[in-house]
Amino acid sequence: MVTIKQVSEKAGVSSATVSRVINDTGTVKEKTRKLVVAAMEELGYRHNVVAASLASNKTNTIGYVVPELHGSFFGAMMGGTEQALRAARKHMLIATGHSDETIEKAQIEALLSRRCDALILHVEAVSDDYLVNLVQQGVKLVVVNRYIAEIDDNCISLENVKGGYLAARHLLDIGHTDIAYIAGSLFKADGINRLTGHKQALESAGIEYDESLMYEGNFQAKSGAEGIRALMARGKPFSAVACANDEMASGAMNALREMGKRVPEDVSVIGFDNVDFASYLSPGLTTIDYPVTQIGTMAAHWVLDRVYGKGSHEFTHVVEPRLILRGTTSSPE
Amino acid sequence: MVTIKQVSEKAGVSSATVSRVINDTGTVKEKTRKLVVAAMEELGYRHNVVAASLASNKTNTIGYVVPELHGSFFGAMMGGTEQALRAARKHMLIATGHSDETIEKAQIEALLSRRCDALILHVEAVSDDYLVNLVQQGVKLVVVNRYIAEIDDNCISLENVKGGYLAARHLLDIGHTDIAYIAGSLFKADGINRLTGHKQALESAGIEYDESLMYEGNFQAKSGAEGIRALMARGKPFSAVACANDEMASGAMNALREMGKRVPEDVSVIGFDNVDFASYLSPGLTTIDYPVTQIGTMAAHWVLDRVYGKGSHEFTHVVEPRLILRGTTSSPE
DNA sequence: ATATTTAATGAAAGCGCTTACAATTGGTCT
DNA sequence: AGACCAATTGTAAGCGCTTTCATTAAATAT
Repeated sequence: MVTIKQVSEKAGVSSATVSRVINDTGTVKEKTRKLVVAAMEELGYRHNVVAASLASNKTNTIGYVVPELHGSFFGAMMGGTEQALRAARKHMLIATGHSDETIEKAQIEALLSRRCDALILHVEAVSDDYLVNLVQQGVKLVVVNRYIAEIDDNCISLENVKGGYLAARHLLDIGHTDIAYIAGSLFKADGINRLTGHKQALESAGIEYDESLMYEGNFQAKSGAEGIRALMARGKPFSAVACANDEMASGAMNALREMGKRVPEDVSVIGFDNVDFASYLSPGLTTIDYPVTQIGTMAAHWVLDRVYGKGSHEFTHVVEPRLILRGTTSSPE
Repeated sequence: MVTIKQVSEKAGVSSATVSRVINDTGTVKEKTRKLVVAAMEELGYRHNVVAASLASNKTNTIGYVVPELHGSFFGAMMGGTEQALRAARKHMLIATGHSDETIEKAQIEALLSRRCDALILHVEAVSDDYLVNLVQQGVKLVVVNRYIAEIDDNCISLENVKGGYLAARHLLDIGHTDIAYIAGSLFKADGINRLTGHKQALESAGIEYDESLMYEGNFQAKSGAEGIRALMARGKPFSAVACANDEMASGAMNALREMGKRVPEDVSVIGFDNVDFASYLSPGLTTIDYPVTQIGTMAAHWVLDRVYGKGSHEFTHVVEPRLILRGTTSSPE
């Protein structure tokens, strides 16, 4: 491996100068800069970032923890981050936490051992205290899709409550009054908050929330189908169903069809997230947009600003959900 | 930051010994090991992997280049890799190439600068020669979803031709003879190979391939819909359409419905890839499974075996497509 | 008990870079 | 010409670890 030393000798300068031209720091006369560049090319020099990181105590690397890699959600989020970071020549070290406390902690620890300059965390199992503590220790991190009051500046999240509200509001607006709800896992903040928004919309319309029209799913397509079957079995009629995510909405649509119901003529369906396949369904799924790519971008901006002090990027801590009208909702007949 | 030196002093041993207990190398008496561990905990020691990498000339990091992060394809692939690597305590540095030669090269170069022990590359724009050259320079890399004869041992790919064959074969088997084809971009190997398989199946069934029943799309849902419209406009009748991927199949299904055709009663549709939403469509999309997670896993195994020499993992260079029967195909009426 | 192995440790030389700080160079100003 | 400054460049001390080699302690053999 050719080193900076060899380059410096070939160029007839000191290694400090070579370092200066590589990093574009300090001052270097144009003439010697060319000399160095020529030497580097001739020798086929490749900068050793590991050594540079050790010496400068900076890795230009951001650690990223997400629950899983599969599915389209995290890819979209990381894509937003990557795009923004690439321009600043930062890289991403990615790890998965599998929603397991032990794994999440181990991954965070591993990322810290690798001296990531900052962390972006989508973690679900570690406690708020644990994260607060990290911040207090001086770890630079941004928590996405989660809000923790003590470190609110480090959080970027969606107003899930508002999203739940918007979905129900839409159904109410077009005339529905008997609205079922298929919730996500209620031990997760997202699950609770979306349901809360749903309830608020009902309340504001003067409609009493009916527990027997609610089914707790687990965010998977299958539980959406099960939800429909359970809801129907209860005998309580409904002309619309709001689901806590698109996967469940998709499952619900299929179950409804299997039971001979048309969507949206007999039952309107609305999802949540606006995942990429929502528009591929037929009819296209009406849903709430979760601007996940934007969240990824915001996370990158936070890091760029706070950790690297690179000017000021557009930034917001709270991202807004909005209604995406497609074909699965219509006024009741 | 507490260093190995401080730990060694507190434990009353040399730093070499501390390094030994951290890495579990060499021999160290159980008693002193405990002493060291205690000192590490007391001081809150965190291993500095950057320094370790510099000294050992090994980063335990695998560089990963994919075209994009969004969508469900690459996430699934990286997920397979991550799972296998995590067990071996390796990490992934991820970069996107955006199917652009300049970017792809820059990313590979950046990953090499960071001294990744190996690279996993899903690159589309750089030439075969470029990759062959890297291998000859001694760069440890595995190319996924692409086959290059000169470095076939470094490649993991799917038999796209066979997949195309299987899809058409299925349609033929259930009685179709007028089969349209919506191809992917034909400047991409995947696009060509899948179409080739399609033609082979027709030929083996004694049916002549008809250019007017073929439409070249671009792998996006929209082009599937456009394909259907174009095909119908040509006036040549067909009772089934094979698509080069699921997105286009989804677009095709929607277009067919808009034109009043039922799937599969009037027209059968088959996709390719078996992306996760294929099963969410209604009816579920019959397709060809592209075992993308498995490819990711194989890539990890290759690296673990060849680069880290960690025992022998299950491995294969060529991964098999297979038919997934769901609801969008049926015999012609 | 002594010689011979083997296990356990320590000393110290890097790994390839960054970055104060010092030294030099070349102008500019009187 | 001599002083003064800013622009360039070089010197050298680390960054925190790994690893070879030498040394010492413990175990086994004679």
